[in-house]
Amino acid sequence: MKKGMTTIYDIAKALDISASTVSRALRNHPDISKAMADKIKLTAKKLNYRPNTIAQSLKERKTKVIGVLLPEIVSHRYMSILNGVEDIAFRKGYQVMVAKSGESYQREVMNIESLSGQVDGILACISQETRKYEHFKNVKTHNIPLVFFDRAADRVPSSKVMLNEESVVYALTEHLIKSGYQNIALLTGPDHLGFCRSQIKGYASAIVHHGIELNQSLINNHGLDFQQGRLAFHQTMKLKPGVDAIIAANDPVAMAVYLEAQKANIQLGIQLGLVSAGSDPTFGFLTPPVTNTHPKGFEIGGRAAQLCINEIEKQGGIFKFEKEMISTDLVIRQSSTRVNHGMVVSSYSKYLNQIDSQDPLVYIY
Amino acid sequence: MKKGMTTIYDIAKALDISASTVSRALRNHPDISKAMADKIKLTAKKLNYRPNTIAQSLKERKTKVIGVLLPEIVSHRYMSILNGVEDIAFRKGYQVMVAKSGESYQREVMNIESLSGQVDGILACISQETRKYEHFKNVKTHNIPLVFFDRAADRVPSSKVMLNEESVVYALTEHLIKSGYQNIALLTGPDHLGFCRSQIKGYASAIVHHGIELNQSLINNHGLDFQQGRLAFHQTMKLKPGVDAIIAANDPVAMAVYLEAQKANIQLGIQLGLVSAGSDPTFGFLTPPVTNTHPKGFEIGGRAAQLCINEIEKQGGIFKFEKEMISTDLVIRQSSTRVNHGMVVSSYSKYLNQIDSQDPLVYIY
DNA sequence: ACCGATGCCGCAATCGGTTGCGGAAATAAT
DNA sequence: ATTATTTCCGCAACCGATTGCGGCATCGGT
Repeated sequence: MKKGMTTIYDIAKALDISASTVSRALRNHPDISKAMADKIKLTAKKLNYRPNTIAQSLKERKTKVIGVLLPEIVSHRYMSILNGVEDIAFRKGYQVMVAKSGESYQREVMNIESLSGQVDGILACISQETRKYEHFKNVKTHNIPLVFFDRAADRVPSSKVMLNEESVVYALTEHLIKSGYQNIALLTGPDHLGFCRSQIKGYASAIVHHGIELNQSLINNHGLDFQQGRLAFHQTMKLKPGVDAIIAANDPVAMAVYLEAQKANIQLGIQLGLVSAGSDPTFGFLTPPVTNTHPKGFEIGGRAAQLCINEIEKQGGIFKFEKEMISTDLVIRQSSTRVNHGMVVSSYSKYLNQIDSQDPLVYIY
Repeated sequence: MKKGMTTIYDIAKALDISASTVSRALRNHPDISKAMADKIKLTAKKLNYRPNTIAQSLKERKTKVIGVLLPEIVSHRYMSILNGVEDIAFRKGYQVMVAKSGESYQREVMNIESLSGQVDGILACISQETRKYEHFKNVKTHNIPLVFFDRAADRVPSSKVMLNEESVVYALTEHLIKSGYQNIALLTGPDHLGFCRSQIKGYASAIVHHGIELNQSLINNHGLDFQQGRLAFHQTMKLKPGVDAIIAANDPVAMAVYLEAQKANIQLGIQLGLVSAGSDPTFGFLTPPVTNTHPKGFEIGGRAAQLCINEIEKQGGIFKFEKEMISTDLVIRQSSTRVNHGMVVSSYSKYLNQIDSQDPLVYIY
């Protein structure tokens, strides 16, 4: 992008031909004789020529870049997703531009606006704060493909790739019930986020299906991050002393509960069951190990990228939006079983052997 | 980037003026009267106009994008760095493009080449495999600012931001010695990576300074990832049965040692000391908690981005490359102290309280 | 030798926005 | 009323690459 870069005009001048011929030769256009093409390619190498991607983008009206908007970067879930996006993008010849909202509506709007000026498509996960969707509708207005992942704006028509949070929380709740827990609280996020509503739905139906009375006050939708998780935990424990198990909407909230429980000398598993709808594998290394789910971030990111690229490269006609639900399985650990923690070591190593034979790189994902 | 977007020409046509006037009005050029400027801005809003970033980039010869090449994405260290990069970039009005090499030389070359066509500057961390640096020299030849972080190509003249690995490993070694360990092995990466040589230097000087005989065979440079760490661990334990402590070059290697030790029923801390030159805070939640260092990824990324932007925006004249060494402190935990693990809980909660008062968001970083 | 076919290559417009320069109109100065 | 200033805006070139169209030359056919 700096001055002094050699252009096709420089090559043309050196060979005393026209720039059109150079352009065609470099793209192997059949109109150019092999002799001429070879000569051109040779001097292109000699002059260390690199095509100007920007000029191509302007002419072709596409950048071969997809943008990704993340709520946070340092988070196992979003790293995995980004990794999946990068994987598919690289294979399809796209670059990836990242931006983070930091769960801030304002930054989300700014990022979406600047991204939409320089990418062919956008993958987005909306922030907790977001309640207006004009910026996303604008993206659609400009005919830029938009795919939501993880958290979607229901009102914006577009493709979506998300975890089936309802079935995840249903399974978690059922698992807790079968493990003998009775007063199960759910710590999730605000109602305006669709996946939080799904979690509540899954929780409620599992409770009802197992003949337990649904107690709305056991549902706390204080928020989804670490700090909010701490508040939600204390709030719940104070208001509802009978609670014997907690379902956390994601790993940061679960981690908050884990740490606060440690500080309060509450024995997880025995005194208080804890499960997370998240999937950070390091939860298997806590004491006691904490139940969560198999990581699907890589798949989610990959599918979202694929859907986006499909939409970008669609031939004429209308593109049919797809809502893809990714399902996952529980990884049941000590924190949700009422066994003595003295068993930790043995079952722990059993777990290690198990993951070892399946996927020796489990620590990485 | 799609057809049908409104351009300054559309605005000009609607108002029956020239595109130049529109352009100037939107950039608040003093030549345009306020009345005209207001009228233009109004219709710009009305027509939902967005300036075409690509066209601007072509004209201005700059994209306002910086590229980041990472060896891996799913890694606490690299995501912290990326987070720091994003932070500075956002403040300075730059977008961030990410690419990963996956520790593959070939992918590194491909990514560097495509990045250099569409960014104003590049931040790079070279892969383990890389031994040739032509692709980086090419970047410099094209006058694109290049800043290395974490792992640098020493032979390429450019700014660098890295941890002072020598002092980190010196401190780790000294800490182990003072804790009573005698046969300390170092598990690091290949010699052609500068920071591995630094680690060896730090290790060796600490050993020598404390009057211990330096045993070259205790230095294993098998590699830096999880799998290679496992091999290195077993190799070392087999060849050197007397080893009573291990220094891992980074967190993946340390995690490999941790897990293999668990499987082998080796009590970390008591039977085998373990420290990591990495900084993943979740190491504090292992059993026993594993000693590593304070995270500096955010600072590293931020400084690298700042140096890169400085170089991009430098006025004429020569830019002076800076080699910035970031230092960090140890976070000493149970894995490197010969105390009974029964103490884990108390000191653990002490640790929690400590980090709690300092930085309640420690889990996030 | 003449006409048509084919092979090879250049002219010029285009993508959207920016900016030096010049010019017209309006205002001020003499 | 004439000239000097100022204010405000348009013409056209430019950034680098792509491509429809047309032209020249060579070759083959009759």
